[in-house]
Amino acid sequence: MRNTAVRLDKVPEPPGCSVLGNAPLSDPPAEGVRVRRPTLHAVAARAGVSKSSVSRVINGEPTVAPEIRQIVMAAVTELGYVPNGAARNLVTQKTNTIAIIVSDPPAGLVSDDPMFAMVVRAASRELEAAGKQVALVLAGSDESRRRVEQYLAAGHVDGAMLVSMDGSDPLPAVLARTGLPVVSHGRLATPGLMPYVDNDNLGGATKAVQHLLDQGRQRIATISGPLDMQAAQERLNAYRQALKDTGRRSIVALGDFTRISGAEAMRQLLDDDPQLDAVFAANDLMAIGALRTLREAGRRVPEDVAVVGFDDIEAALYTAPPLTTVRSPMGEQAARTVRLLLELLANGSADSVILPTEIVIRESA
Amino acid sequence: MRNTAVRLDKVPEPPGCSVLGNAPLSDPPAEGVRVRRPTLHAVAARAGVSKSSVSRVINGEPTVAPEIRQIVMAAVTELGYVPNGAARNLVTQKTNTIAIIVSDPPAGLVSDDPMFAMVVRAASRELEAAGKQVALVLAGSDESRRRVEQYLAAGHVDGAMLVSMDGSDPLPAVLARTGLPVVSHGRLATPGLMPYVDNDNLGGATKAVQHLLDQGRQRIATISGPLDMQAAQERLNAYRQALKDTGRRSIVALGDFTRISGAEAMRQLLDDDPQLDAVFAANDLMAIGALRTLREAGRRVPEDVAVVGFDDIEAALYTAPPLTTVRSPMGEQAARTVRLLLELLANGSADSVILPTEIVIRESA
DNA sequence: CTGAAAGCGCTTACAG
DNA sequence: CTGAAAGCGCTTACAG
Repeated sequence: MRNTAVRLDKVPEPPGCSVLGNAPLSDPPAEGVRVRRPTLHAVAARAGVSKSSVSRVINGEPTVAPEIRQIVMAAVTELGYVPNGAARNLVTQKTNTIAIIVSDPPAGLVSDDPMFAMVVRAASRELEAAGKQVALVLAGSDESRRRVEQYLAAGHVDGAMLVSMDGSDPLPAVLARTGLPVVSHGRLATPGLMPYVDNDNLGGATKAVQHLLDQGRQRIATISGPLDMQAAQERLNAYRQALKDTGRRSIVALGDFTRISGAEAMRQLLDDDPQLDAVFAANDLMAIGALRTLREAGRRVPEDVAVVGFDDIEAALYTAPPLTTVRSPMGEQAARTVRLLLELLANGSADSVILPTEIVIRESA
Repeated sequence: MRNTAVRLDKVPEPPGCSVLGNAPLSDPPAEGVRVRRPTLHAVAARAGVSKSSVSRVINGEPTVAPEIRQIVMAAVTELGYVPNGAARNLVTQKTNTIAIIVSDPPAGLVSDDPMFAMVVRAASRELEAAGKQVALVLAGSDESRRRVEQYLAAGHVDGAMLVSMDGSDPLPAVLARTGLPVVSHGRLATPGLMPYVDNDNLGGATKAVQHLLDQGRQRIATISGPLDMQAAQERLNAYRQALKDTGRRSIVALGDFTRISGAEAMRQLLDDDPQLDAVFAANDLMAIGALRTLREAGRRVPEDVAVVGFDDIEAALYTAPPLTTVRSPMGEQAARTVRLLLELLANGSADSVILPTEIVIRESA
């Protein structure tokens, strides 16, 4: 039985917890008092030079006499000066920050997809390496889309990278019309709105089905992703085309890229065609769900039914049996993908990039 | 064989891709020309009132005559005016944004941990619901820690939520001395630096071991997480204490919370004590790794060896057999956890919160 | 209830 | 190479 009544214990903390054994840069703030940080003006006064000179030193301009630079640096260190970001942004008209905008459906369907984490993490790393800050924006509802537009229009960021999971999403058009540089992680349903980087989904799915065909599998089914997602569409199309080329008929069940949907779709597939001997799941998460259903139904994998996934997430190595799948370069090489995207953003380029996929053969097929 | 030579196809995009069928709010920007957005001044001129009045309307102040409000709103809509964020931040001395700071080791050990995604996602949602923006900051290296400190000192955010995975991390102390309000997702090694919310790791791990004991298991091993992480420490301590209470000896292997480390630790455990009949893995990811090793070694679960995990991530439902585990409220109720954290942040409270855990019994033990 | 003025903390031509 | 001045786009006392 699951215990739903939840205790919540308050653990009082000893009062007056100040920094323990860490020498602060400047005077430690008095309890509860929000200290006003030193300004450029204060540094200039301390150093006995003009604000202009301090500014130049701070920004590393070469046209500063060494002696001035030195005295300014001393004052900066002494006062613990850090330039105010808002003031800088205001005058320079740039923010040095890029938004990562994730189209996050309220239903949270893709919530456990490791792809999300990989992309966000890789983007953060690359952006940080490039000296940029990242604003993370989740945009699910109409309301939040409006907020995103306002946010961009307010000049909070210099550009944005869209991670859209839903092809029918109006977000791309909203972003495109802000006039800011925008790129997309994954191809969009509406072409031409912005450049993108994407997997070669068509090629990858074709390889998956071909592998099954090469094994002599006769009745090859597929579990598709949600059809409002571009990647799902392409993978399904490739499956259909490959079967058609060999005169076979398609056996399709619909999932939504989650494990549970894969399990359910597999159940339906088994009902529809008890004779099927292979399944191509449009992502690994659904393949994992399908494996569970097959296990429960007493079908052996790969003897009775072969299973191929797509993405090659880490979990694919730990299924029983280990999963044969298509390696997605956007997952496997998330850093590289993001770097490409940031290049597109910087260049203002309109050229998109498609990354080649490869099949990874393990034991499930 | 893995194909390492990677093609990369350039897909040229048709030139001149403008917004398709979406009526922009204002005039569409000319190709390549970065339009200067209208300012408060422009709105005031258009409406024939003072800037003060426009500002009041924009900020929803009640002391504005209805007619003025109306005419201002008309001008705002007509010009597509959105207040400049930097200017606002500068004058109000607040940013309306909260930083989520993730202590992200360069090694990327925890890279695939679904906990990361859950926390970040939940935090983003709650923050957005509260009308706040979120700055995502990854802090792994010394260098990046310095950058974080600068970033906070620059006044870019009003507060920060730390998601630290590493107890020996100097980051918390760095954050604490900025003087900004900070809270921690998870207890820190150094107490008193900031309030936190955490799982009842001790209680949870005790329940896990007790369950194994209740089953009459005799030789109960554990796979610990990295000991510089607070949660790993606590779970290991609970295991030790529970065994000690029954006069049993501890059998410990060290992992780092990843699947692969769980698989390796299990191998070592099997070497060390081939007779063991139960394993408590300090998280589900390592339990998944352990299951693979046990399968490869021909041990049946749970007949030969019982396995219990910790966290109850979604994948725990899909292992073979399904994993008995301890439900972590920080994962299961990520939204609530984050809400608590944000309350702490807002209140400036120094009270921490510990959330109770419960065991979820499935088939692996 | 409204407006003129000061000022938030910077950067950047412009003289010198 | 340096400094005085203007100005980025807002908000906020302060008079009226």
